[in-house]
Amino acid sequence: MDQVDTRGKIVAAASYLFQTKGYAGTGLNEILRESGAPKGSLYYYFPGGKEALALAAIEQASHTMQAKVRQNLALAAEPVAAIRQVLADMIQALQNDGQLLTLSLSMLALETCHSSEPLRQACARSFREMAAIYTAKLAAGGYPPARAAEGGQLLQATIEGAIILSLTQKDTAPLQLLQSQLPDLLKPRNWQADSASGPD
Amino acid sequence: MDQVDTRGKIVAAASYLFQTKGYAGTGLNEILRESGAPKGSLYYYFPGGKEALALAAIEQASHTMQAKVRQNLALAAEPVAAIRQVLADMIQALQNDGQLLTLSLSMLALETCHSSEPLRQACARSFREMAAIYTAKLAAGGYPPARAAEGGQLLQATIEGAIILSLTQKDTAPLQLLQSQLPDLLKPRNWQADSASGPD
DNA sequence: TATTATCTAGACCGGTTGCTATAACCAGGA
DNA sequence: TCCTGGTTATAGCAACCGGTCTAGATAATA
Repeated sequence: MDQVDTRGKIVAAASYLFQTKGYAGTGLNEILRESGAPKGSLYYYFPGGKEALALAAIEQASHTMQAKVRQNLALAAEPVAAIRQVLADMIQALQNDGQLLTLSLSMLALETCHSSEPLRQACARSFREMAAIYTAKLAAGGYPPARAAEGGQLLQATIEGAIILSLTQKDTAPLQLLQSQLPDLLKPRNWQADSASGPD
Repeated sequence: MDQVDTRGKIVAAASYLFQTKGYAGTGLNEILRESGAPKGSLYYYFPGGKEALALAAIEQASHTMQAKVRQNLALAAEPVAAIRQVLADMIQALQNDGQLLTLSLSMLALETCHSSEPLRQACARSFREMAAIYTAKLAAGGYPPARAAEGGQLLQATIEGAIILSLTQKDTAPLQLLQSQLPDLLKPRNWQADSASGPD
């Protein structure tokens, strides 16, 4: 096998499988079959074993996801319109069999948050970086810094939740609902009393 | 072992372990150790095996979570205040080692949405029922029916996402941010143009 | 007491898991 | 050509996986 590619192929296969089948649900032999790499190479490149491989996979998945989100955000200058592009891409991914899971690290994060500190931290970092991309887009759209930061994080949470619901329900409705609710979600804070407002 | 309890003990152990360690990450032998039940009983009560047990576990987890959310929602009549109680309970759970995962089925849902149709459907049903509880609370607080339905679903998504981020980051900040953003999230729709608003 | 249904208990099975160990292969450089 | 380091290849390991099977225990009933 081409040496330039072996490590990369292993990481690519791991990235895909960990995202779509989970950490515990993916065996190393399956990664090897998917990548075509020999078992010796896996431990040669990742002496730390499965966990070390997962760290590399999280890194790669993060970069891929972040590049995709940046690309979609660049399709419009106005934040709401741009984030709608991101969501439209996710809706498309749900309709392409099984691809939506490649846009999230939630499963891996949930599986490992109590069982592997290095993996928990890697996922946390990935989430922070993604939230920062949303934050930057809001800031570039004129949101005040503090509001942009809050919006970025709230977006992160809501998008991850909508992905889970869409996958579970096998329905784009949660992502579509989020698209329609974006203006409220991102509306700047301009209320004074926040507990007794209820509906107007 | 007391026959009245055996099945229940197996389901309780399964419910806890599936929620905290995931479906693939939990072995049947571990459930047996946790419950004290003999292996023969597991297959006696669940001839369908692991998947059948998981269906019962999802049912039980759902009921437990729904009861808890209803209890918390009942602490205040006004929806925002009530939902803040729910979130406060979650924040408390995060601070009690490992308990927050018992308030979510997201991990199990993600793991099984492509690999088991019965389990996907059971999780989907659980999510729908939970969203309906939120919806009912909003409606009882005076939200128009359509708005209450949207709010319930958006809440569902955002809460699940905030749970994941809080667990991954080992920090209550995402749940706390959601608490503070609730009025905006649930604000009724009163805008006309939704794409060029940006910040005021 | 015998029968029957329910439930318990645990040995066993083939397969998979992550990892170890070791030898062989291969390309590049002296 | 020989040497060396990087890489490949594969056998083997203990443990675990979900599930099967069978006998025994128990309680209720005729």
